[in-house]
Amino acid sequence: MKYAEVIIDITNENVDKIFHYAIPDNLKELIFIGMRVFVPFGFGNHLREGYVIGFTNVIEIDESRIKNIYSVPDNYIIFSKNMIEIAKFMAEKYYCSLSECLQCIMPKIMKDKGEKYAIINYDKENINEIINNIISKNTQQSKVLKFLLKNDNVKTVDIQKILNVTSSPIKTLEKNEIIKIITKQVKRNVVNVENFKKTEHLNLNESQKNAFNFIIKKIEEKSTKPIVLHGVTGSGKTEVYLQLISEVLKKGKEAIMLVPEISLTPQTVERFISRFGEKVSVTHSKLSDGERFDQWKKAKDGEIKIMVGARSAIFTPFENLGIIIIDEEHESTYKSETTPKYNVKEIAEQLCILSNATLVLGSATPSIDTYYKTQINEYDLISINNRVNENMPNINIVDMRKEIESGNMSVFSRPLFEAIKENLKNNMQTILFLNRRGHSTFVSCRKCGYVMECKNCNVSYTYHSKEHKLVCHYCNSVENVPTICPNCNSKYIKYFGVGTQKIEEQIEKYFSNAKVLRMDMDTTSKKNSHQNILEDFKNHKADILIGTQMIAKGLDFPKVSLVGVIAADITLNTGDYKSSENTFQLLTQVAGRAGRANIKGTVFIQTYTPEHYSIVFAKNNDYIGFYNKEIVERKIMFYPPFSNIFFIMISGDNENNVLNAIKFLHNIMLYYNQKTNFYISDVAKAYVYKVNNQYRYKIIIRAEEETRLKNFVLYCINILKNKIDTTKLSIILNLNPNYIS
DNA sequence: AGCACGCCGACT
DNA sequence: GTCGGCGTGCTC
Repeated sequence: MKYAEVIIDITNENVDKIFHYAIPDNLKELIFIGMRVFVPFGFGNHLREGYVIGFTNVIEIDESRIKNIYSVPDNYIIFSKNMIEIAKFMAEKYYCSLSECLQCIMPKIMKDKGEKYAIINYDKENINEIINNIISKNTQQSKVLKFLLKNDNVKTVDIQKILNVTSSPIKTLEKNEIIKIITKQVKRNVVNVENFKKTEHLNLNESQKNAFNFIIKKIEEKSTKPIVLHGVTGSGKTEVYLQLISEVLKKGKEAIMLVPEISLTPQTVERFISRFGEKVSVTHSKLSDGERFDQWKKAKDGEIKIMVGARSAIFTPFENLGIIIIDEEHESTYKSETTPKYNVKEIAEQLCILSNATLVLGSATPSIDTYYKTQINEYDLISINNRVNENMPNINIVDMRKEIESGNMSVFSRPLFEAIKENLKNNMQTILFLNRRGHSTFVSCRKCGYVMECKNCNVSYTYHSKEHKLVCHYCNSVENVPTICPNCNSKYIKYFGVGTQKIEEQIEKYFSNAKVLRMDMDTTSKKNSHQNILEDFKNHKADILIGTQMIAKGLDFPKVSLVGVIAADITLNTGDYKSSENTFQLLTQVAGRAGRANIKGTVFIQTYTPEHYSIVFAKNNDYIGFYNKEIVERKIMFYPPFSNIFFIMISGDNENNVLNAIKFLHNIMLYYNQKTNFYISDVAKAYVYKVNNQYRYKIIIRAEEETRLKNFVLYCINILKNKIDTTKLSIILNLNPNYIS
């Protein structure tokens, strides 16, 4: 073959295509599909990085325009043929460039090009002279210089965004040596991997054995269907995974084990390392890029056989993959919310087809979409219905309306309060769950009703008592708590709504002898703090653990006999079509933290809507009942799995421009929809319609057929881009997003 | 992304 | 007219 097909490492839709390069004789033996190359590109023939995704003899352009590949930097292949296929699959399915997908697949350290910063090349006294004399007064360049005088340490891309200029004035300033452009490498941190002692297989009980045999049989039959392992909380799914992987290894194949990032606790990691020792590698967010690369290379060189990790571990370069297991498959973190906005379950399914591997999706509460596929025979299903300790927790619903009627205004209902007291007396541990951090959800004036709101975002400030500050949970801006109302000058400032800090305060007030730990985004920002809190709780250094989402899943504390859900309604009232599903999953998962060893677990769910089916089915531990009810709702409302949802959001700093653009797009869509009959929503404000001074509007489209829907949307957006200037707007497209509110 | 080209306003 | 800033379009 005469020419290499090269994807250039530039993220821009204009260069999102194959470029052909001739292969000089001295590189012929060194170059393979999937390798990196350096190639001359553009007028200046500057060397750019590129990726060889194929070879060909046929080109459509004149041969005189073809340039030679300059060099081959690595002596190994980065993208296997399967991974190139996966990249193409992603680019097509999630409508992004092939280079973005390839960069997503390869180890981060290889794509880290650093970030560019602009600094002024003169001392500050002279710079005003330059602005006044050398550069005429109101040019873009003077705008940039004046900005740089006030702000240093700003990325060039951010300067462009903030000042609304192109790269042109910055380039000219650099050319004339008035400013310097420097590149800063993103810093890396290093964490040590601990040593663990070796463990052997545990004996599987009947139900576990049954599930294990079912899956092994499917593997031996070379079944191509994904298998759903539906096992109640505490049913011992992890041990089944471990033994499945062990079987796959015996056949000389490799395994990928995906878990939610939050589950990558020492608890889980320990189980894998102690069972498989050197053969396993674990990636988590605390590893440095260099360490990740080492793990990647070990997998490539066959030194490890198992990769345990979050979403991105799917891209581990195994040559002979046998099984992919996705634990807690209902978790929203398996869908990426940054470009490429991929759903790792879809990629895993594709990768299994390409490599003849088996996909296992495990959960106590499978997502409605996944379970539906077992019902229409697209997936196989095997269930484990009993706990290892044969002991499901006893779940009670507490009607908070009745508590208020009888004069109890506290955040704790009387039954939960009594249970906490009793549990403390018995020296057992308690988990209190509230899906909201901070102290109070809003701060308001009692006289005029004014609510303290973030100046950059359309949300009320959350009061944080530890710091005694108002914090915006969207842009993280912080402000002092006013002592008088900014609107009417009254001094009756009150705090409303309950967060985890308030619960902590109340516990300290009523149970002063109890030792309390709080785990939420505010207490886990420091390195290892997450791990330390869980470790301390496990070692019974505290009696009560208060926390958000992050304490709901996968944790295994034998001495926890009581779980309290402070407000089940929070996830129920999000206005999203998945809110019932999310509530059911969360309640089931959090309840599953109680009574995992040989003690009876008790759960109290506090709610203002005790009759809601997601709460009632969670109480009865009835997944099938919930599924049967929810699937009917989805069908009636034409939501997934019966439709695909396309989420379109346009944002920008000028609200009028945003509105004009999205209304224009909406009209284009309505016009062309006369033929297609998709469900197109009205233009609406996003749930939080102003974030960081960016105004955000959305359109939601639903249709049965994904490809037709996608083509329709891309077609309409193309028309929009041809009709009006969208360069200052950001258009975000998301297929089947986690949230549509 | 980064270079050349060509448009357009400011000033000899 | 000419110079230079700045947006636009193309790159195997």
